[in-house]
Amino acid sequence: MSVVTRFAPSPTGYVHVGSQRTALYNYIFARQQGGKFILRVEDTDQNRYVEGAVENLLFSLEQLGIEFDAGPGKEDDKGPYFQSKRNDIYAKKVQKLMDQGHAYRCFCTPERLDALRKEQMENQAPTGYDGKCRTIPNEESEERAKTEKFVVRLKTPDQGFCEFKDIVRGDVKIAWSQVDDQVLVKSDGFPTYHLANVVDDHYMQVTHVIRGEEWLPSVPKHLFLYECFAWEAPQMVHLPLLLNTDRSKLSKRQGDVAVEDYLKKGYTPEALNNFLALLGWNPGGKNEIYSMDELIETFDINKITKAGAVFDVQKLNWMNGQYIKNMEVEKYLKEARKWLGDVIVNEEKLDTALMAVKTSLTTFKDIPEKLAVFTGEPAIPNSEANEMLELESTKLVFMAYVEKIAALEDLKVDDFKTIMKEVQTETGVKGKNLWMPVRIGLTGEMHGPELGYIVEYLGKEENIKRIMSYKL
RNA sequence: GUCCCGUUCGUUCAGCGGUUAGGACUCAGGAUUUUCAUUCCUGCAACAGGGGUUCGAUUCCCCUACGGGAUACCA
Repeated sequence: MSVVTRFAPSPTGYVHVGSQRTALYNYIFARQQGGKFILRVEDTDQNRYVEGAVENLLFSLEQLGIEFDAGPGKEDDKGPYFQSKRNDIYAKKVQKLMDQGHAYRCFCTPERLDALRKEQMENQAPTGYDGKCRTIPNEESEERAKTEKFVVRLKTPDQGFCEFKDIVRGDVKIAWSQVDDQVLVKSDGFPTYHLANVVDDHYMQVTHVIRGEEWLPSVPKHLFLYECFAWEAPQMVHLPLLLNTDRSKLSKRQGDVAVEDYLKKGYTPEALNNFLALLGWNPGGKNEIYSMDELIETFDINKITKAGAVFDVQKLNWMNGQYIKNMEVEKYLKEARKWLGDVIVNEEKLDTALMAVKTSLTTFKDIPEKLAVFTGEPAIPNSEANEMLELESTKLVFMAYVEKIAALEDLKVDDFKTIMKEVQTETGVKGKNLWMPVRIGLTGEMHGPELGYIVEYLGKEENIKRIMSYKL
């Protein structure tokens, strides 16, 4: 049977980086196995409807290069891919469960449920529904359903254990006594996650359920549903959670968690994917930079880690810098231009300036700051810089430099190198005493991008002007 | 409270009964470079604790501690 995986987020308005990793693993595994990857929107909670959430979801996935084979906008005979549009399917299945005696209507009020839970806690007993409505006769149930609000619950086994195999966790064993009579249909008529998920996964022929560890305790309910329907259950793959620095579940409170936040901060989708993919799995070896294709090639679903992983932005920073440094020039220039902000630069020489800062970027957002040296007036030299300027040799260097530049038609990075060699020969000044005064003379600073770029960017006239201003 | 899951350098990932416990990030030092950055080299740094099993445990089992998750008519 060919592999089918799915990413099934609820549309909350943004894509959590933890979700991104889940999506990524699903995607990578499907591609690797030559299978299918589908996107399903789990929008069964009407209270959580967020305007534009689906568009945002689709957009984020597109930017990340995580392509689905079927899903919203890519419908096929297994759709629709919105759970809110599949209610008739769920209704039929629920009816079947009720007919079989595996599900029942529950008329208990939220107040009673709260009180029950409180009492259970006090008695140090497991919490969960006590099964009060389990025994209501059919006719009575039918009758009350006409006037009263109700939910439909799953009648889970009371005794024994649910044992199953998870590709990440290995053998897992949970006592049925711990498993609640889960609500399957809410009083508004919509299914809960548990029902919709199982039904959809079956009809969409999902073979591997790859999702976050928070779902592990719910697996027995799901497996029981598969059993009731006489369906074959998919493989379970529960991923370790992504953690904050303090090791709690990665949350909004402690920093950015949305994919769009990171993209807005100038991280590349490639770096983000790469970084996240390696949180929970690693092919071993020295290299840690993997393209999507390489991830697909080397990924091993059997080697996913069990422990939660801290989302450490330092490593992301390093990785993102690597991606920018190694980015193809055309692509880099195109992307970098989007990040200029209100920095005013010489449009004609912009590429030169951008190339000059390429190796020094952590994220694209650093661009304006790094570009500062190319824009506006030179900085005022500090005392150390002034000392350099006052050296005897500096005068010689400046004179020779201006002379060479003046004789030139155009000024390119390579010309500059040649010129400096000539200046060195003529003046006998070399090393730091040769280069640093020129740097300071042109920028006022002792640090900055490679001089050649700056020289080319400034152009002949500006070079002369700036150097002359120091020539006494 | 109850149940489930987890625990190797600060972080991340290797290791799958015998290793000087390895790589990457961070940090420190050094080399290269006109400077910063890049690049390269070197270094610091870990098997949570206690019992077993075994000739031998980081690796297998149990207990404890700690951490996390689930306990919703949210997913």
